[in-house]
Amino acid sequence: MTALTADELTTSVEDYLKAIYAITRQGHPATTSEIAHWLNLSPPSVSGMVKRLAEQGLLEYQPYKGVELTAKGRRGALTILRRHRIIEAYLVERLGYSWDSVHQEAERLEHAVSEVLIERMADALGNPEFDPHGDPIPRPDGSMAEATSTPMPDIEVGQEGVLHQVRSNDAEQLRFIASVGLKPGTVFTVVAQQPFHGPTTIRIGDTEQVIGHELGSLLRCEVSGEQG
Amino acid sequence: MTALTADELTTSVEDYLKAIYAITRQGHPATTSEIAHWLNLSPPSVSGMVKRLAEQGLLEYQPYKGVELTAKGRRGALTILRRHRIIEAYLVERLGYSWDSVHQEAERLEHAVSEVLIERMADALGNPEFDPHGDPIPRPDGSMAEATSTPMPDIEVGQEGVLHQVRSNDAEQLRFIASVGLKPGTVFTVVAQQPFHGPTTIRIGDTEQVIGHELGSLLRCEVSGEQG
DNA sequence: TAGTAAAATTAGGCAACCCTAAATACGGCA
DNA sequence: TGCCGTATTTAGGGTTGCCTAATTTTACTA
Repeated sequence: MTALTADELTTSVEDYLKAIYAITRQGHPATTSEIAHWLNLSPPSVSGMVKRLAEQGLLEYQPYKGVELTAKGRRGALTILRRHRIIEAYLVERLGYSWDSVHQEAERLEHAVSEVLIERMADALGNPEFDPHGDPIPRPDGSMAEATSTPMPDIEVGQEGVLHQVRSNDAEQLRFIASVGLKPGTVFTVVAQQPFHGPTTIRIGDTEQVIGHELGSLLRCEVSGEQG
Repeated sequence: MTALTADELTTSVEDYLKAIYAITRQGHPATTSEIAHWLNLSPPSVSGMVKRLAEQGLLEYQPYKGVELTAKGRRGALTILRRHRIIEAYLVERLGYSWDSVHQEAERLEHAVSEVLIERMADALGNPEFDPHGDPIPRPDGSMAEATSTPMPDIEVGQEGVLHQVRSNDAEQLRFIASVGLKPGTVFTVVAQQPFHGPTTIRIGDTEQVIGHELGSLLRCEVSGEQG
């Protein structure tokens, strides 16, 4: 008996849900200013919108206390996330998009595609579980694969790792990562690790690369064993 | 030195341009009420919007006199039309959409895709000149193939024809057309033609089909010669 | 516990679009 | 030429979402 009204959400609402979901997911509380910053809006705008979203039952809101998605809101967020990631996967796989240029395109399309189209794209790709950044794609029921995730700087010297996930949408970072030969699936060995958040040196095939700590933290890997 | 401002048009504006272009193309003057009818809006809404479009230099407007697209407006309309038709072609060709179900999907996507994506889809399809309905796809420069176009009822009995273009977006009509074995490229022979806008009887392969006059007029064909 | 800076909300506005109801212009016919 | 119906525009409103400026709340520190 859930109110399954033809819940067409506006582009704006979808963006708010995505942002709140993402912020919460990172462990931060979804405060007004955090949301505003994420969406590039002024805090008063967020304050107002958040009230409307609460009225629609998409989130719980107590003035001055921040915001939390309801089940309905979370469902909405996961739907958009699924759309976004399938679109990214499709564009890279089938239309020759590069890793670092898909994001914006997906950002626009995710608000316009029908559920039918998303499922056709997913089928065409064999219902992948991860997108080109290595992010898990929510399934239609809202569940999703949990990616193993050791940040690259946490891997010990001498260990071998596989890059699984690149937690960045910044085109420049993505281009750099691609340029050194890294993408989800790439196997590497940690050659050196500077202490105090210093850079990590890794070997990919025959070449060594130095990865700064900030960027390295965004590279989620699985430790695959001791080097030879 | 044309004002090439980052002319992002809103969905609404794009729809107005498309409608005005289509109306004009049919030989009718683009009057306020015609546009309103086409877009399912009230005449006052159109009246207001048309003024804004004129301010943006997309059309010329004289109160009580109707509307005409400027070169800039026409360019906009053709861009959308190109997007629409390439999207339709892509969805049918690559994602298994049926002929009669693509229209709405394209209607939503055409406002969200980037020029880059359109060109990638077009390339993937080999830069087709016609969409699945047989409508010519405007080229990036705005030119387009002129379809030969004899309405089916105008073909004389005994003549053979090839269906080129189906000028309908009505899902039911399209389903019917597909169900009798007609689609762009289908070869048929006219077996009978009732006078006074009566139905046309055609033979496709071994079977005969009767096509009402109204529907037949939407079927644009090329006469390919005398039957055997 | 008072004082204050930061965070959040309220107040007041604006632009894009859409609508209904009321006025006005146009065009054709008596 | 004058009248009348239709087409069109003007008037007046509503919603969504965004913004700046002003106010209020909170939370931290002295």
